[in-house]
Amino acid sequence: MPRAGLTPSLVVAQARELADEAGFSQLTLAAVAQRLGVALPSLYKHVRGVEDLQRQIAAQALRELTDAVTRATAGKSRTTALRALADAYWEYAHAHPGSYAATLRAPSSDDTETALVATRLLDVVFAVLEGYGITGEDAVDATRTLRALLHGFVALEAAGGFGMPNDVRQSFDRAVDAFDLSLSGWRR
Amino acid sequence: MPRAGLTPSLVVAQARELADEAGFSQLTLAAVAQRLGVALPSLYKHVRGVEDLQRQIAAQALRELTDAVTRATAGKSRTTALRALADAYWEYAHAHPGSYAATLRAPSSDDTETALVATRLLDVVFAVLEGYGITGEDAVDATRTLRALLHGFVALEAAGGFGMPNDVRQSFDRAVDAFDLSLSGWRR
DNA sequence: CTCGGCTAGCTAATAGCAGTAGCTTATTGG
DNA sequence: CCAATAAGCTACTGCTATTAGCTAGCCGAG
Repeated sequence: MPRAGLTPSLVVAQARELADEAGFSQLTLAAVAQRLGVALPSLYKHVRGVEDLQRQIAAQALRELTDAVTRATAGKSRTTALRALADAYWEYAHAHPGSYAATLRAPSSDDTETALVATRLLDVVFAVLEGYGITGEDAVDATRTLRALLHGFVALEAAGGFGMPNDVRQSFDRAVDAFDLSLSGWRR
Repeated sequence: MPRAGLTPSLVVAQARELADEAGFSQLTLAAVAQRLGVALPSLYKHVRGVEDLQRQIAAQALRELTDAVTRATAGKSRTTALRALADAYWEYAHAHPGSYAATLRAPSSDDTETALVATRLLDVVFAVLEGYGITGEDAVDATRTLRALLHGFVALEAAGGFGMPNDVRQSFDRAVDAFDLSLSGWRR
């Protein structure tokens, strides 16, 4: 029997493709194994189990999302930066829906690597907010509001929660612009 | 063998309790059956299956949420109404996390009953927005923004996505107030 | 070049889940 | 009081994750 030449990264990569194509809920070791032309238990030589797989997907996705957002906002400030950030977030969530969904599972407390990336993402948002003169506790509130807005739109759209036929992207842009305006008077 | 005296509503009620206590993802026919002191296949005499169960939970929850929001905003307008709406939403999502989560699954197109309730909920939001003089397409955008904000906060908090120890409820209130302010200049 | 160890991938088996088929018996209406 | 209905059961299938233990391909040491 010829070897399949699996590696942990290969397994995770296929799993991500599957999750992005079929949805995070369809991510199953059986399906990944089939994709790789391998028997299901063989995967355990490369990942600890389904939970580990999800964790690794989440870690990769969070890193990519952070990189995308960082790149998008580089050299910009205020409204321009905020729009770029929102756009990058939207773009990533739509290009990699399964990976994005994986991101939401809270990282286990012993995953310092991922916690670090999460901090980096937070720092990008803080940096943008600083351009508005928002810092400290104000920045925490504003960051949460922005995340809720971004995630809310993405999640509700993915769940088919927006019944009306109107263009969701347009609503999203207006929401971001409205948030941008409210940042001007954000400080207590 | 004495009968257990199950009914569809009893099964759904127990399922909801389970979902609210253990989380929507823990909702399993096996667990519901155990709770009712009954063998798993017996449930099929009262519900069509796990999907049907989820659908019924979603329908009930959506109705309750709509009622809560309707009650909360009755006789109020603008800021007062908006705050009451947000508060009722937050309250419901926290009091019934499992049921709330069920709500997000898009209703199947043949479930006119639930679609109707969804419209009722939408109408409540539209009514509040009308108090701000926002109608038509503007109202669609504003409604989506509000829903994204509300759901985003609830979902991210439930997923443990808010790392910082600061009070999430306070951030939520600020977000709602910021949205309230931006509604004043919402019209194009 | 060869042989021995490592390990990738396998088969087999366990356990938990959803769902179906068909039986038994409690309940209830005539 | 009896018969039809249906509640709840056991037994089974099929899918999932996970573990145990085997086999054989590959690679490095000599």
